[in-house]
Amino acid sequence: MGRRRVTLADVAKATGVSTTTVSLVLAGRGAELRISDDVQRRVRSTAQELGYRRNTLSVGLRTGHTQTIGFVSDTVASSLLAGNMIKGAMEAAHQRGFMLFCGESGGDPDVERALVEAMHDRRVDGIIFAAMYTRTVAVPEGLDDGPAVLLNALPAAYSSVPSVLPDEVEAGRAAARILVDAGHREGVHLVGAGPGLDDVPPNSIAARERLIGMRQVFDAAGVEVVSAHQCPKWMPEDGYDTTREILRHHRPRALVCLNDRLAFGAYQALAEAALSVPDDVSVVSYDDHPIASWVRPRLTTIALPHHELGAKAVEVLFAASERRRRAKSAPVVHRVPMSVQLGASVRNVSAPSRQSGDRASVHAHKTK
Amino acid sequence: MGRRRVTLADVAKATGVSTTTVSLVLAGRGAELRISDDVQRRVRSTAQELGYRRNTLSVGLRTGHTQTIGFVSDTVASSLLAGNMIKGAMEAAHQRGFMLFCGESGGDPDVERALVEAMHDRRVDGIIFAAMYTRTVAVPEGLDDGPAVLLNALPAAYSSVPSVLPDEVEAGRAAARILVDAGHREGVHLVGAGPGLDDVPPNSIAARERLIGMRQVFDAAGVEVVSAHQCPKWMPEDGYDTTREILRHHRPRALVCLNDRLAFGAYQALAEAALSVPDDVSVVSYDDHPIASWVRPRLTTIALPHHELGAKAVEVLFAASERRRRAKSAPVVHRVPMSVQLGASVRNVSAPSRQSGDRASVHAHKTK
DNA sequence: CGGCTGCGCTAAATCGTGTTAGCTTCCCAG
DNA sequence: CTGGGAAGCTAACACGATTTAGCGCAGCCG
Repeated sequence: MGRRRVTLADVAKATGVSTTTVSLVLAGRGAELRISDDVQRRVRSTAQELGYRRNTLSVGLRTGHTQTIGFVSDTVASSLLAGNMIKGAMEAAHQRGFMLFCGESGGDPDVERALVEAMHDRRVDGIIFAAMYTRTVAVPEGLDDGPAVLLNALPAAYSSVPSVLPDEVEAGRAAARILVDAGHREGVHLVGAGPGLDDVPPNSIAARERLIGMRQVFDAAGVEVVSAHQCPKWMPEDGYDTTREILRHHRPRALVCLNDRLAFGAYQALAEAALSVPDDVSVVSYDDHPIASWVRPRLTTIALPHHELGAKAVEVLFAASERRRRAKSAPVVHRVPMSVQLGASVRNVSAPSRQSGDRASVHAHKTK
Repeated sequence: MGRRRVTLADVAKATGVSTTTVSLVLAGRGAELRISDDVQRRVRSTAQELGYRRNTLSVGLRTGHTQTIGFVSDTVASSLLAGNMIKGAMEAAHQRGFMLFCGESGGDPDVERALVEAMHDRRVDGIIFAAMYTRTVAVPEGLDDGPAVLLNALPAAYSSVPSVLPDEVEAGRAAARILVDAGHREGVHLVGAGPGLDDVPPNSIAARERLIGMRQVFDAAGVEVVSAHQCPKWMPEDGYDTTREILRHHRPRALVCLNDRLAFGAYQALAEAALSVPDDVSVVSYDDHPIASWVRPRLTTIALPHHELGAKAVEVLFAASERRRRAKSAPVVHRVPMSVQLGASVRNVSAPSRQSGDRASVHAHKTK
């Protein structure tokens, strides 16, 4: 029940020493300041016995360190990305005895500022400012009053705040390489962005960099992308509509969808058109959203390293706190590699032996 | 940059009054304690001018209130439920100037205890202990050292901690009513739980209560459920396998899937069997997972009120803090209603006019 | 002229911890 | 016998707010 908590003074009195001594012993500075082994033992044992726990508020007030990190995101709900990034951050933080303050701005700059202020009021040791899809963000005023990191985002204007991002260019290369390695040279279409590097959703870094990476590999392999289609929203419906549009004019051999939800929509349209994945059309996409493993056949997708991103952000934050004591250094961009998740949605068209996902069933269309 | 924050003393000195006065004025107790209007004005204006913000740590140390709530969940990553509950809680908390500490236990009782302790160390004003799927939980030791609420969970043993849960029984009735109202009397199958009330995933409250609700309505309408199938995991693959199993022996007219992911798997199996939703088979499910609106036709589903659950938990927590000052009252279970999300996956088989989802396309199977 | 009352404000204690400066006691060398 | 140093601990202040008790002053009354 609401029993009063045990304080340092309680432990001191019970042990028969001063609070100073208890404080020193429990901070591990006993030896350094010549507290006898006997007293140290007694202090520790009574502290344990009384169930003493230090009051973090008090420590924070005195030392300025609260063992706490603020995590401000734009939206947590709409995407699993958020959950996993937070989880990664929480685990990394928890490992060092830190806790996370979580706040969601909904993308509203006023709320962003308010959250950053509220966190500074609580004297967090640093703030992670996260975007739920990789994009440029306006750094809120006051963010750099303390150590800070942008997660999954780059600053829109110049800023001294470091960033942690997925390595999207390399991901682009990886996706293209999968198709090229599987022998695909013709009938490749892009769903979600392109053909130009600016034909991407607003502020989207992911789309642009993926396009860059893909172009590198496709150009080198002599692959010409037949058509590319920008979609503003990257939802299944957009993938569905776009794929139907493609099918109206072409007979595609491979689709690169800029995320898994688009790919899901593409699956639906292909099924309606009685085209089989991967026998008729190979599909590659990005993100490794849960849906990627739910569809049949499973998608081959380049995974967003949600968890690692969150953990890396915490790591960078700690490094920044260290560095802060010395000089202010230039902003840094940290890239976290994205890994290939192999599904059965790509068919090797060069190999003689048929190598599609073995029992993979397909969707087909029954006309009204 | 790291400029020293403005303190109460700074404001006091700049105004030419004592810190007491400033504190009283800013706490709104100026009138009550007879501070002249003139001084009040001056205090407020210099505070504003200097950009004074109170140090929450200090206030917390002095008053015992930190304007902070702890949110401990078992898993945040695997389900969107989590994100939305947290979001609901965050918004409700933010409205009253509170922030949320977030922690994830991964279901490990040791971690749970550690998190609860860490939050009490930071002197949170209350703790929300949340489960990501509705179930019974062991209340961690120390949770009731302060105000606390179980979210989406009931205590396994007796506990004085109140609970906030979705109204699953009513949801069960709603799902059954949808089919009954649409004229379905025969060929109804359950995917995910049943036939007995104990044929449910371990500790699952949702499954059991949904079964209860459905049984009430089906019994009253004289509907006999043809078959019911417990699935341990409620993932798409389980829905797929179960539906194939059903199709081996029956020709179903309606499926009730105990969540949307199961329903998604069912869609896949039905498509393979060249059965159309809803023309051949109606499908109803639970949760309103994003997938429900991505499939074609959209699922009719009973929505989990994630957001409201989170908000309600905060509300109950505040009420508990109030009540705590008086007597300890009996534990309470709060139920939050679940709403019907209409899709196009149910066909009215009684009405003369055909009333299926108009342009809804269907999945069919192309045999190898 | 002294005492009482009400007004407007402040001194000082307090919350729980960290930290600096210094106090006592003992030992030993000079 | 005395001075110096080390060992082992503690007193006291600081962190930034809240809160209780009460101070000085003016005015009024008897």
